[in-house]
Amino acid sequence: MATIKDVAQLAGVSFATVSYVLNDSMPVSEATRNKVLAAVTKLGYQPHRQGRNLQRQRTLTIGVLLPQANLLCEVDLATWLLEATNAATSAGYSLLLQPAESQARGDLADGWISFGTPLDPQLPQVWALAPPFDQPAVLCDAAFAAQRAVETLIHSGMQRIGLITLPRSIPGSARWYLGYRRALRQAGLGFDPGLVVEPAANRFHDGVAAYETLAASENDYDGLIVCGHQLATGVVMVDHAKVPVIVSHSSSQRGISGFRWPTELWAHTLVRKLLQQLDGAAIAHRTWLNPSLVIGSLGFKEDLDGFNYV
Amino acid sequence: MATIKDVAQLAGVSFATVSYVLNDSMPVSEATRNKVLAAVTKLGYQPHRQGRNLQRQRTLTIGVLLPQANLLCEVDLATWLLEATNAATSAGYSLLLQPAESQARGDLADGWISFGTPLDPQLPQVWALAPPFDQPAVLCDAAFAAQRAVETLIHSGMQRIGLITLPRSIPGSARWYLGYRRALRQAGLGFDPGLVVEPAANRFHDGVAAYETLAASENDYDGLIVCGHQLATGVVMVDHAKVPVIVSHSSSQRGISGFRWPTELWAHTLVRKLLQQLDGAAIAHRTWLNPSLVIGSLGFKEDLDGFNYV
DNA sequence: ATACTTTATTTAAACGTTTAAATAGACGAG
DNA sequence: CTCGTCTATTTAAACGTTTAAATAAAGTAT
Repeated sequence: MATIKDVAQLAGVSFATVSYVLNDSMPVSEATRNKVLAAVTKLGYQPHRQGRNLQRQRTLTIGVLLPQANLLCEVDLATWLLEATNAATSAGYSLLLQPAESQARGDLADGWISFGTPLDPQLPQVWALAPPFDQPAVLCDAAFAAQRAVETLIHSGMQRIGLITLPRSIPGSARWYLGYRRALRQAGLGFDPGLVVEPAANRFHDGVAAYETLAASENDYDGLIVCGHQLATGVVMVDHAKVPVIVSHSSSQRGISGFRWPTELWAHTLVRKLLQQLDGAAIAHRTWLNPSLVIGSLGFKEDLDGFNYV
Repeated sequence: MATIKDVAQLAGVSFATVSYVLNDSMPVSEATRNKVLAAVTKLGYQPHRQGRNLQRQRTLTIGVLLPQANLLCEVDLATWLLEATNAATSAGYSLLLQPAESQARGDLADGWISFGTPLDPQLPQVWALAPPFDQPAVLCDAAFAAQRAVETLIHSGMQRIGLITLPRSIPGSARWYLGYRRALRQAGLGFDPGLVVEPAANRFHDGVAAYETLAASENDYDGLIVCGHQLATGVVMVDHAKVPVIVSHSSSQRGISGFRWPTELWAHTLVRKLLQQLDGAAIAHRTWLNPSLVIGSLGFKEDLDGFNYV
């Protein structure tokens, strides 16, 4: 691999000059700049990160704290990581994966990001190395989605709204419940615990079972919210859209209303915010990204205007 | 952050001695060794990776080539990455994510891994930086699963076996088809294209549609193989187990036979193999990991012995 | 006791880069 | 023609390690 000295030798200048050209940290004459750049391209030179870091204190690396339990229940972690990698790469950075519980040196990376929605009280304990709260937090909250879903149903004339939640074993699941209750409270509607069902797990047939539990109870409902890909698939299968249904993911079933989660934007925003912070910019501590509700064609009255059909 | 010089000063020795103690690369007297170790623990010293690397040519980092299209169709990429991270961390390494298409310096990491099953002819083009073929490949092949599924059904007396494949847009999907045909050929059974259905996508209702296409055709079948989580869920829902069914993932539905994919073992094995190779060991170029077939309670005759019930 | 071997420790160079300080060169002003 | 100023370039130190070579200390054989 070509070093900066090779470039300097080929260009016939000292290697400090090469450094100045590449970082333009000092004025360099047009002639030598061209000589250097020619040598750089000829040798295919790329600076050696470890060497650079020794002096500059920049690893050009962003650390990702990876908890053993996946804290992302609404979006796909793999997609999130891929997009974060893309965002970092286009800024010249790389992503470094580290278990959240490990005791790695903090200066292994220039900054650390993490994901999930660190709003549930029991979540912080997951982070051992560095609490994500010190970092720029970009949040995408299911409570917002739940609230929006309830408000939409109310706006459409519903009064008794059922909720099939995520099982509480899933981190962050409580956000749905919180948003649901908050929306009811703000709308002045009472809370009926009989309208809320918590399935055993987030699987297809748990959704079916939860739905049947709700249907079999004496509690009448005129609208329904279902959390979780698998659960929603099961519910939608047996429900036949007798009442308006809003599910957590818009792709779950054609025609059903659901949310689109901004996975890519989330990852990109978080990486960008961190890089801005590293450059010394004072940034907002918390940025909220909202999932958008995609109104489907099934289960809603025709006159449902004022919403974002997609 | 404490450096090796701080440790040396506190222990009252030269910093070379500290290095010798920590790497035990030279004999050191018991007395000084203790002094040094005491200083190390007192200061909480951890060696600075970038500094070490400059000399040693070891970044203690394993690069992961991340293609834009997820090549893993059978296992969850997020789990795979988490387990690879765990394996690397326990060996003192970190994982560095890099887009497969990027032109990063090869010496950014000590070695590179990638995943997927690079056996489909159209796959290699995805890898720009370094073809995974130079690295220790740990493969977990869907063709094996398909073959095993067909063999199991044949062994159980079936003759005309249906296949609902993954849509060809999914990388690696062809492996199922290949295994299916190979098994038929080896068993001396003819291939009937009417028994194979390719859905439009890997979604719940595509599974239902594919099943109905197969059922509506004049082609009789006495066993069925279904690929893909979502597809299988849909198929199993409408099928009611009239014939023995084997799906790609054992967790899809209770009682249905399916495969358990060794995600964790896969990631750990790949990382371990790479580390062994870095240590100079000559290792097998390709290691095969096989998914295990979990025979369910539905759809098989009672006398199905000789198989691994789980 | 002297010379030689062995063992423990230190000195110093090296890795690839950045950057402060020194130097050389060109230009104007006196 | 000399001095000072400005600009372009080089020299050298520094970053945190490893490791080859040098040195010191101790032990063994003569």
